[in-house]
Amino acid sequence: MKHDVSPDTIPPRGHEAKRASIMDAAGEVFCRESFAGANIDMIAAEAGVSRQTIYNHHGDKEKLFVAIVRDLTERCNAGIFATISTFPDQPKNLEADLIAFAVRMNRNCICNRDGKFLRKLIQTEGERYPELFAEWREQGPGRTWPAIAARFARLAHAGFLDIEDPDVAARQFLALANAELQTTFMLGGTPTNDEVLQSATHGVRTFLRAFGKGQPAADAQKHSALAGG
Amino acid sequence: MKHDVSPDTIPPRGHEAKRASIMDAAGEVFCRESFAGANIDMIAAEAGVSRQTIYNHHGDKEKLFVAIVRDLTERCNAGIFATISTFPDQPKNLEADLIAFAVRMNRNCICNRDGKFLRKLIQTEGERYPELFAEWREQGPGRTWPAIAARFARLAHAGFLDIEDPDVAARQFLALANAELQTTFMLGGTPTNDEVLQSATHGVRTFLRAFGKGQPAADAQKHSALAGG
DNA sequence: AGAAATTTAGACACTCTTGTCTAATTCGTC
DNA sequence: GACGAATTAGACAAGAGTGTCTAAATTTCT
Repeated sequence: MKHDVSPDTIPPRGHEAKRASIMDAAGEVFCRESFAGANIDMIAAEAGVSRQTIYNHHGDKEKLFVAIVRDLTERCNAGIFATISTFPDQPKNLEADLIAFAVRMNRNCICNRDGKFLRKLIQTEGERYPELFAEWREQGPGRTWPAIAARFARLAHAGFLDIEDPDVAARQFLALANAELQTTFMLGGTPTNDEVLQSATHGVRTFLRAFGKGQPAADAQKHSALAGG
Repeated sequence: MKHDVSPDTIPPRGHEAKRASIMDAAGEVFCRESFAGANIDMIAAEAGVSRQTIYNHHGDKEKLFVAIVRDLTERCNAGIFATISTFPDQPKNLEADLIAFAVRMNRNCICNRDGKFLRKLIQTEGERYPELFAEWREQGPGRTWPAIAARFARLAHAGFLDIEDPDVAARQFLALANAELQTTFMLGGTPTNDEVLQSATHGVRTFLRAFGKGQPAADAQKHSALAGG
């Protein structure tokens, strides 16, 4: 625990713990109560800190809110890119691998705490903070969707899929994987593992009926072996 | 989209006109500001009515909110069922007819004022009024989805489609038709006609790649002609 | 026109929330 | 143990919003 602590710049450890606790609690409360419905006392109580500490850390309610959204966007993006990196570029069993990928995407990025909170905050307050959520749009969907599309393009190029427009296919893949979870999402619920698996399975099957090829494996794997570097 | 809610300058005349104006304005404001963020004065001003009149009509803020949600649910359901009744049971051009149906669904039920407001209110306040939104769930998706599924089942039975589980297919149809509108919906925007058409076209094409049959038309239309009353 | 009902503006008490301030206390470090 | 920074509880003023009340004005019905 001994880094060279210059007392002005680097705050002590308890400080950071409290900061994190505030972020956690604020996300929870803003998400549950909406910005207007949330109050600082509630957040303070849930974070286990005094109200004044929140003002010390973040200045005011609005700055706190902005910090939360930025934080969530960042963490969600990290999760999405981490998950994208597990995309099955050289699938052994295309259906099974895509289903597993879809499940990972859902569990790690969409159904988890951060994903749920960010989604709710965007839906609830998006219109009130245009520039903040424009930023999310650029950093989030604007970057992740093309990344997924690129993976599908590669899979198509390797002969596993028959796709004309990878961007469209990527969006449809996600839409299909979530098709059966929409109502639950709407009401703020968290689908069970079973529901996620079901939806992903049905979604991927339909996706492959639309974009799959008969027997791509043998030929295609040569291609992808060359292409992948 | 003719809601003649002229603001403060021209107050609506008559008891019923005022009631309607209040409902309109309250939907607008609750949707824009969330329940906690909305205030009665704002609604009164937007409705062109005095604050007291709102209290006379609805008792308190919460009762007003509940009335709004009930009203929106009812109107949306009516719209959805009306649109479902235009489902192409005996399509001339399956792709074109399904695209047109998807566009109607979007424009009349999902992108229109009521659809947008109801969606937003459910997302924003769903967790706070479990019984109210459980009611929506039963009356809304609980009734409309099976109705759409039944139409797809009929279409499959008539030989136009190759569907195992009509319920799954129906949900996937809707998910595909909206696949490219998700981000816009998230931020509370209204997609342009062009975007709706694009998304529907791509969605239906993929849907038909998955569930379509080669050349069902000739044979199938006999079937459906016999089956149809 | 007259009576009944509705609507209106404004004032009002009450509650809740924000953000500040202060003085006491705790925490981490030396 | 001592020092300084961070945290705490509590009080506080200022502002906003709810829901009630009243008396006057307006509309609607007869």
